[in-house]
Amino acid sequence: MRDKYYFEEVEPKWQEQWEKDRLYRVDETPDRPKFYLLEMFPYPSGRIHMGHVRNYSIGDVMARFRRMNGWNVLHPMGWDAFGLPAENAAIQHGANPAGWTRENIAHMRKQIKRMGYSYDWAREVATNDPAYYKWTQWLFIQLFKKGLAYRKSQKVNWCPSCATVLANEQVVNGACERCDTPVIRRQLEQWFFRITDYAERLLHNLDAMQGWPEHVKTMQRNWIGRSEGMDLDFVVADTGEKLTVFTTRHDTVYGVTYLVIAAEHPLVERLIAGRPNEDELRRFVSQVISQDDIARTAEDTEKVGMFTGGYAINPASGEKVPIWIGNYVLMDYGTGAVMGVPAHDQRDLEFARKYGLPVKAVISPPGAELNGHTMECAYVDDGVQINSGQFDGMPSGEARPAMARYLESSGKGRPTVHYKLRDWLISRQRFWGAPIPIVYCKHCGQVPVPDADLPVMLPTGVKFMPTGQSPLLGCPEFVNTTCPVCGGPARRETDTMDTFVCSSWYFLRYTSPESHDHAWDKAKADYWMPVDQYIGGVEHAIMHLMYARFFTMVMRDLGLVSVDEPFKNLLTQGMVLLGGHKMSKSKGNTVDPDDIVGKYGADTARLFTLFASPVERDLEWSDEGVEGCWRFLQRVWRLVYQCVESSGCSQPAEAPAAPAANATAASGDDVLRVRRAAHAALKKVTEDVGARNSLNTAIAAIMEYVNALYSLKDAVVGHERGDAAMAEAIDFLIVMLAPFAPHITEELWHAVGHGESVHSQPWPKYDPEALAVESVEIAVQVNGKVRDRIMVPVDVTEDAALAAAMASPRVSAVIGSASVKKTILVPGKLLNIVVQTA
RNA sequence: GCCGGAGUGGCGGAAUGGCAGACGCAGGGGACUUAAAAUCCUUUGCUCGAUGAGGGCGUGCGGGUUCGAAUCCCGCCUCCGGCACCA
Repeated sequence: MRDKYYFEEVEPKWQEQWEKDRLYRVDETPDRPKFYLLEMFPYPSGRIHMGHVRNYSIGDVMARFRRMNGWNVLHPMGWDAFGLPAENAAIQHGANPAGWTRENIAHMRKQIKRMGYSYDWAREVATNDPAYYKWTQWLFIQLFKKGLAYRKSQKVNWCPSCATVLANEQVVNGACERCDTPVIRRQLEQWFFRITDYAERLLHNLDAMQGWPEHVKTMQRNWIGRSEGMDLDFVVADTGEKLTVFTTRHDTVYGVTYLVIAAEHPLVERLIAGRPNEDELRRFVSQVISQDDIARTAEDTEKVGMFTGGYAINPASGEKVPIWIGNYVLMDYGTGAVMGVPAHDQRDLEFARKYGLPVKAVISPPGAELNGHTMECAYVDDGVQINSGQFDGMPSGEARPAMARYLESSGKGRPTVHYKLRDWLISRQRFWGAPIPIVYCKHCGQVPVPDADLPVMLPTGVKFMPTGQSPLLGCPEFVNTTCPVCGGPARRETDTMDTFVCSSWYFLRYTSPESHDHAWDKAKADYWMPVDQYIGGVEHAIMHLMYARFFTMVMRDLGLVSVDEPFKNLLTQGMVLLGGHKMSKSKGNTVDPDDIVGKYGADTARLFTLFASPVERDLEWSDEGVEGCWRFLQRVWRLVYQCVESSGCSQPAEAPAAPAANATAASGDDVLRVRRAAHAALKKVTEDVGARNSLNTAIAAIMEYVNALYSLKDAVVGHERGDAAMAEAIDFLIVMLAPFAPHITEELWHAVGHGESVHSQPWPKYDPEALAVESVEIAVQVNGKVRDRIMVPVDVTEDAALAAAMASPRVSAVIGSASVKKTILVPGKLLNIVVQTA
């Protein structure tokens, strides 16, 4: 055995051996419970970063731990390979997106393999592979056939100079990041998925998802934003057109003094056409439309509005109220129109005061009277209806159902539920994505591409210009086609799909990546699904996870899978920071995993990212911390080395060179201590990894264990019982550390004389008897302040503990002549004596 | 702005109603060495006290509940993530 851990030799050696032995290949085996462990697959940006290392190291510990505990573990890896950066590289450096992506994947695969993760690489997928996106397109068509994919007009960020749509990220201070031209908001026909049809199910299922963090479920609930209320039909005076508003407070309908509609509302045009101030109104409308939605709805943004000149009739009171256009009303939510009830809504009150609109109180607080002219605060609570026609005098709690019945029976309103969740816009006016498999025919309309013609391949040899439209548009051999129905000339859709579509089903593809005639093999998907543990950044808590859930539900409704929810347990890991900021190339605060692995090896890099912080929290990078992990692994190596060399482990015993003179006498107790340390560490690590996802404390426990073995080894090694205990202790140590540091442990496992891979070993069970102790130290508090610590039997009674405590001079000195009112004993921890000073 | 999260020694963190600071880093002292590195041992929250014995304070800030609060409740502050075309 060598005296040090030479990772440069050991790590590649075992990586090759594991691959040769196909150690991490899996199949569907019915005799063992299955465990599907998945980390969010990476975008192939070119190099892995520490965030990846952290994500995959967490996943690998959990995968290896499960495997050792008898589970059949599926642990795959792949590439979320479509997206904007490849296209930017093409535009800026003339790169070919496919080639650029291929090279990035090749490099990153090499980097990931160097980390020694236990992936089944035979299942690797890449979303830009035609064999993959064929099925992305096929799934699109299934949604289209179900009526879940449709086209409608939507506002986009448009750069007039580049003549292209910009991602929000490409808009910097309202201007195009490339050419600095001010960005305008423009309507464009786009494809959508009807995720709102699934809003109720997406919301409802969350209640049963015990394996998800509560804060993620809360974010998803808020994002879905279910709101119960009523749609109320106002009628535009003069034209008689219906103007429907959504309200959660229909009990205040008699208090409406104005309506506000969104600048995008379809009635805007007819309302403002021909008004004397039409130009001014149009300027206002386009100015509001150009504001982004966050700014429009922000509470500290000034609410601005303009009177259209039109009026509407209140369905309850018959009163005529002015119709305004306001920046704070969004077309995307509710009906795009709201009723203004300034007496009972603070935002409405501020708007009314600003523009001199009347304030009419219709709910009276108990024992008080509201004055519409002077009130400064809207009254939003329940009360008694006033100025509300036939409902006057009713408590508002009773008035609500009565008014709902009245409005509904007279056909002027109906109860409805609205959601903040909007349909999913999947169109991208870009090249590097899965083409939307639709053909436009003059006669037949929107025609899905037949299955036999899939995939609709991305063309090759496309020119990317620094300006101009989607490259697919300028590609006649792609655009021009024939209609699959009538055979006439037709045009292909040139939009590609949002990459979130590709990543909404990759976990299904992993279950049978070789499947040629189906997106996945249903029997295999049924065996593996759901994903038992999903791990990724919390930044994906809403969008990716919501889309993947939606997709899984649709697939289930199509009979393609049997689960409704794809991810049983979710772990959201924190970011890797340097100097308090997220590592990023643009900030120049990155640490390259290659540098760390080159200097210390993969095991050290893995160990540090797991040890430095709890998995769910952010991790502050520290070169010194890495150094510490490196030292720890060397310390483990030396411990095993010394035991092996001094014949304390499994090798045949020889006479110890210099046995400690007094070792024999103490060795009995120390043997027990070794066993206790081994089993205590095993218990802690088993619970921390298996039940708490607390990897940092598991590693700390192993470190403590190593410290304990160092202080005990000289006393026990060289004695028959001691050597046996030490051999067991060393085996435990290697096995416990194996999921965290797979290379060094594999080498040590063989060095102490074992044959098979340590990663195929069963996880040992701890022996509760080895942990048993007779007495324990407890803290003695007087009125909650610790005054002393005493040894008591583990099963001490409260009276006996009190007596023992009173025998302590420190305790009795503090108590003095005060009388003991009561005592609280927390077994094994403390005794609190509550005293009353005379 | 809205939604979610976090705040504990010089630093990363531990303790989820019961001894605050496990474990690691950094620092101090020592051993080994011609020397250094490596390693091993030891010490280390702040403060008063004499460097002792002993005491006080201490988990972002202000209140509260409790025998007992880093942990639970109310109100703030600061930082981080998401906000629908980055992935």
